[in-house]
Amino acid sequence: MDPILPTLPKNFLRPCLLLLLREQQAHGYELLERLRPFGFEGSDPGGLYRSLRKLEGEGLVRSAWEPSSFGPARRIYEITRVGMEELHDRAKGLAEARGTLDTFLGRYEEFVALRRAGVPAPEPARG
Amino acid sequence: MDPILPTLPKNFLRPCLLLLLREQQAHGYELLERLRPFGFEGSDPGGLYRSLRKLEGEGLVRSAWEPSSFGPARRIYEITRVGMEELHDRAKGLAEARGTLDTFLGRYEEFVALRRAGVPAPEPARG
DNA sequence: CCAGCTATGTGCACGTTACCCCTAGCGATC
DNA sequence: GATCGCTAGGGGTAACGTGCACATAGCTGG
Repeated sequence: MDPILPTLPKNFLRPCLLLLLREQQAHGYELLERLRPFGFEGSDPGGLYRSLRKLEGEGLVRSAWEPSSFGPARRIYEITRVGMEELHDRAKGLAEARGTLDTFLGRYEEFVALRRAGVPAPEPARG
Repeated sequence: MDPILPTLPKNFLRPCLLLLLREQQAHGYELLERLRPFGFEGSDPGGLYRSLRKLEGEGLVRSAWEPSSFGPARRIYEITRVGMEELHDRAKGLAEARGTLDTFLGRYEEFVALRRAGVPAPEPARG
């Protein structure tokens, strides 16, 4: 999938899919839309489907064909109990990742504030 | 480098090195220690040095040998102006990433809260 | 001379990622 | 009934990042 502007955690697509499917079952193209708020710029359906099939192979998700009156049939995905447990685990890990990001950004902003307050940087090189 | 418990953004090591070098110039082993608060469990010096040399190749960092009275000589790294600009850019991107994580965790916790309040999940599959 | 420590690096296998392309079903139009 | 265009699902692949083990070099002390 497309890596937004910021650089997100590795494999962030997987927990996002699990969360979205926990909120509401869906088919691929719909997920492509619902992924937007999480930083995925709708492109690369290939990556999405590959990820879904892998999740299914691991038993975190299951799917069934749903006939459609408009256009081709769709494959509807829903989360399994195992998938929910995986989601809980990943959420814990992501909470830790947020903590680390907070540490980084805190120290970064602290330094920017020092510069603004007139404290000189420790001998930057002529780059 | 070692991927902590949480799964951090890709290439997170780079901005961390830039931040640490902006705070204070240092040599490799010292950075290995100072990286701990950012989730890198001191191992894999190889990854660290490789990253430092790449940063130097891109002009974000410069280095010089410093003789030592204890043990072998060390290579002291310092950040360049170009490196500082890179740091600012990466910090913006990481701030966005934190926002995305907040979105994810917010929706996740919201869902957990609903479950606790007795609202049933939308037909989870028998996994 | 050899062991052990600090400090700096290399090699390699593996998984992920990003990017580009392909198939199939259906509806509408000509 | 061809053909076009849309939706939906999927593959191939080269480059990259990561993790782990291993290699080198200098200094210190027994």
